[in-house]
Amino acid sequence: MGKLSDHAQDVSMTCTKRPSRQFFRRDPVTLGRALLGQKLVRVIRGRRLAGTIVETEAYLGAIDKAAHTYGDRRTDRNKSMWADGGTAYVYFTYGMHHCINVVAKRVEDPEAVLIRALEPLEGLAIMRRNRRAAKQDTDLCSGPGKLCQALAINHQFDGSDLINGQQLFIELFRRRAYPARQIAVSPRIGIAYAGRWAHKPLRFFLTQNPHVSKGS
DNA sequence: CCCGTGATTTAT
DNA sequence: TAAATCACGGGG
Repeated sequence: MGKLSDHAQDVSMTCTKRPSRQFFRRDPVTLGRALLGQKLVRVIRGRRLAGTIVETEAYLGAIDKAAHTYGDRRTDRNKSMWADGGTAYVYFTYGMHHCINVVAKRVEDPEAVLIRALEPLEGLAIMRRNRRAAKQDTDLCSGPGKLCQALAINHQFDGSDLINGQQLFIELFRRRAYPARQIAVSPRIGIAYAGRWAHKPLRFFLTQNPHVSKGS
């Protein structure tokens, strides 16, 4: 009998169901907390690559200076942010990295949650092959660009549905959200340009989880 | 600390 | 059309 996962002290707490649309149609702060402990799953040639979400950030739409949707700027890159809750917004940045967001709220409400880190659970051998630079398993998915490289997530998934997707989707792994006392909160990473928005407590992560990014 | 790398955005 | 920027990661 192996050691029990940090995310599931008890198997009766776990499940493998697709979330409902309503799960995603919440504000990005609530969704950012609710996504912690849930699974992001990528299927490649019948093999599952998956990890539990351990770090997220909320982006608050047109008013949020750190968001790509600040000032309601709607462009070809960010248009999936206006889709329904549960849609993926995948973008390419710094000439080499992809990042994935989970759209929150409803159609025409451009709010989202950035997935910043996973604890790898399934398909680690393939993740290690996808992430040659990783020296240890805590380097596989401990950052938004790293996890997209590990799971081979790219622009083809921009605008895709994370509820009914076949190659990329979210599975409810925890039946209940983590209690607030197990979630640490901090300012978001990499948005120093955003004035007062740079200081807001919109980053959420599992306390003491070694797979969280080293950003802070 | 610095730099790669290229799409996107902003300035001229 | 040109320049600057970037929700990052890797290597000193």
